[in-house]
Amino acid sequence: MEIDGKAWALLQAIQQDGRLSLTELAARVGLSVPATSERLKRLEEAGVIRGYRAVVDPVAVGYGVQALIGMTTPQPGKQKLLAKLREMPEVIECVHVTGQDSYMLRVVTRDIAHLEALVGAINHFGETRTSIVMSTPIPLRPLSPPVK
Amino acid sequence: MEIDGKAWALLQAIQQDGRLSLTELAARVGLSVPATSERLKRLEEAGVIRGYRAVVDPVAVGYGVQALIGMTTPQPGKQKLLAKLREMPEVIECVHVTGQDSYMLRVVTRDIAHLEALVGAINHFGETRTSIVMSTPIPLRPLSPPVK
DNA sequence: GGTGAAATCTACAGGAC
DNA sequence: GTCCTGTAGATTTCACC
Repeated sequence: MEIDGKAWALLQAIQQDGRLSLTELAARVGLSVPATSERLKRLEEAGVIRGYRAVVDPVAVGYGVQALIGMTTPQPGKQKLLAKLREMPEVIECVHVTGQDSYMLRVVTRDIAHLEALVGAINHFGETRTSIVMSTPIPLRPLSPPVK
Repeated sequence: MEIDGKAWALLQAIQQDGRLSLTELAARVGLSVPATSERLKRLEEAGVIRGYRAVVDPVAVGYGVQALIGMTTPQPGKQKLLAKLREMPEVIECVHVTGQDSYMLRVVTRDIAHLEALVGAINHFGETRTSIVMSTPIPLRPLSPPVK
């Protein structure tokens, strides 16, 4: 799919505020409401927009500790590990990466004791390296048009 | 703020689909539309909901390579580094963590050459350890109620 | 891609529990 | 304080050009 200037204007606006009305979006993009609606639907159907989500503050809902956990896992245990991780709601993301770690996990826990228990529940699958998140100088940002 | 069962139902629904109408949300939560609207506004004003965003597929918009970069930086250079990172749209997240790395960055680049250039632009601020994301077995999930 | 009317949704009253 | 019913106003969704 070709993403022109209007499409990028739409994407930037909707990434910043996912609940903007079509009327607002149309005004920002410089198109009529139906044209904006059409473009948005196309972007969704093409998979450019994967979905919409509310961003919830973990601390406000009782998750006082956030951590990144790098794991080195032998090949045979990987499927079992992933199955286990999928069952754990505290594991909010898992990516498979090159380098020393096989996986990098992002987890949320109520407190340090909870984090310790969580690490204890997965560290027989391989080595774990746990880093506690102290602050987030740059919180997840919208994607911008590549300079090309 | 106390988050009861209804609030969690609301949060789960709105995390999964941030564009659900109040009418839909009300049906799922089991409240009237105005009650749902009230609760949603409270959650936003209390900072429990930090915002709403469309999730865009990086590959679909020309960012073929995603990577995690751990950085070890001497204290005096940290502010300069952060200022630099904030100017780089490819750096879509930066967290300050405990452990060997000072910061963990998430970056998106068009290709490997672009990634190489990006690392070259920041590695005089300290050591970098770059891991390329190969796949995402668990993409960022909604937060669930802590089991308590 | 634009225009206009019908269907739907949101916001805001007022009142019950 | 939290919720529900009514309604007026705004928004979305179609038709069609």
